[in-house]
Amino acid sequence: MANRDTYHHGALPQALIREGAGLLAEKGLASFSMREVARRAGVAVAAPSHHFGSARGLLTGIATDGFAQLAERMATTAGSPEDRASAMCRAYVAFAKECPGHAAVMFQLGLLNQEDPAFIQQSSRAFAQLSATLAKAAPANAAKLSQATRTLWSAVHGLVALKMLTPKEADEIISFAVRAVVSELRRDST
Amino acid sequence: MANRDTYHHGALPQALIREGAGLLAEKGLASFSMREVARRAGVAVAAPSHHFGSARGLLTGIATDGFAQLAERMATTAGSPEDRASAMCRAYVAFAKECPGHAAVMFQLGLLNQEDPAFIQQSSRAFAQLSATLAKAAPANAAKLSQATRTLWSAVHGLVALKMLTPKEADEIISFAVRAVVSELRRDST
DNA sequence: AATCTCATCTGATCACTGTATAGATTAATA
DNA sequence: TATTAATCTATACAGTGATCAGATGAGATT
Repeated sequence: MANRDTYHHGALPQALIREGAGLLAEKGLASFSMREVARRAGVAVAAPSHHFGSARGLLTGIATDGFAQLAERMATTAGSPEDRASAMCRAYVAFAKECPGHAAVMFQLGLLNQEDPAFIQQSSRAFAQLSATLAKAAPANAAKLSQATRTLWSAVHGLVALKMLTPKEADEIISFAVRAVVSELRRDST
Repeated sequence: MANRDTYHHGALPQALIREGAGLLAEKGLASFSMREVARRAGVAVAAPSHHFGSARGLLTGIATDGFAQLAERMATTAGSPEDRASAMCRAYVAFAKECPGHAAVMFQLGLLNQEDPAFIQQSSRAFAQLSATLAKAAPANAAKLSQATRTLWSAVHGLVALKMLTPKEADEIISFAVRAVVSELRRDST
């Protein structure tokens, strides 16, 4: 994005998110730097600060963008509720694999502005989708449903974060997790 | 630890791990710095490098120390296998709460030397303990057992990492997760 | 069409960081 | 006691995040 002939970039925030995610995917979180992102976007070192305030702000922007994409991918509508829950979890795993830059920061809550309204909104969407689907798979009271959703969501996140999914087994272990949670939810609610 | 009258510190590696974990607990991962750790330990800025090689090395040291402590806490022997599995998960949660500095880096695989032999050894211990306990709770073949362990381990990790545990509900949701996994494991193996 | 306004971007500066190197100090060993 | 090895210090360097005054130009107002 360094090929720019105008003084104003035109779409710098988006470009910074894109280049930032690329840098994260390439070099990892430890080597992330605002200056390198600015370099890749072809702007001055101070430019990113004007849009995102700080490094923390840019990371939050990348995470927010990631959650928006994740929610899109998780909007599955085909099959039974349980099948859809499985599909959502698989979509989560696929997203983490295909967008490692975004995934590298989306759940690093300690590095983000957790109070950022846009971040809160986007990060809630995917979780809410899964919760709604589980509710259809196994009717239960709000408390139990909340427990089940958190357990499954956490399990999927953990599987990805801890690299505990061999590609070969990925579908199988996700099915196991979904079955375990849905079955327990049904048993609890009867 | 700045009150030192000898040229040699005597136990600098341990002190660096302790001060490093303290810094992480206080200021968080984003504000972690080798120099600040050296300052708190009362040594020159370059001293930590001689023991841990780099910042990554020190973080790996802190993580390794954390896993050693975690394995100790998870060595529960009382009750039925399922109860013990629950106790192990609760121990995990308690550790994360009481030692936030250690917990902040233990699962940040991207920031650690994952090949470090000591790290591999210590980080395997707790997981192996849980696996062995699950095996007693619900006999199953190796593949299914592995899936179940990974699911539960991931779920507990996720619950902690994503701050999805309200203190009030912590025990309840952990019981839910353990029951779900153990029940599914039993069903699978029959 | 000319002017104004203000968001956007630059360039320079500051304190701070991780790491490398050479040398000082002390512990261990023979 | 003399020698070796381990430990720690002091200094230096390049790279970092953040701040600030000022340059630029796109769009609204007149």
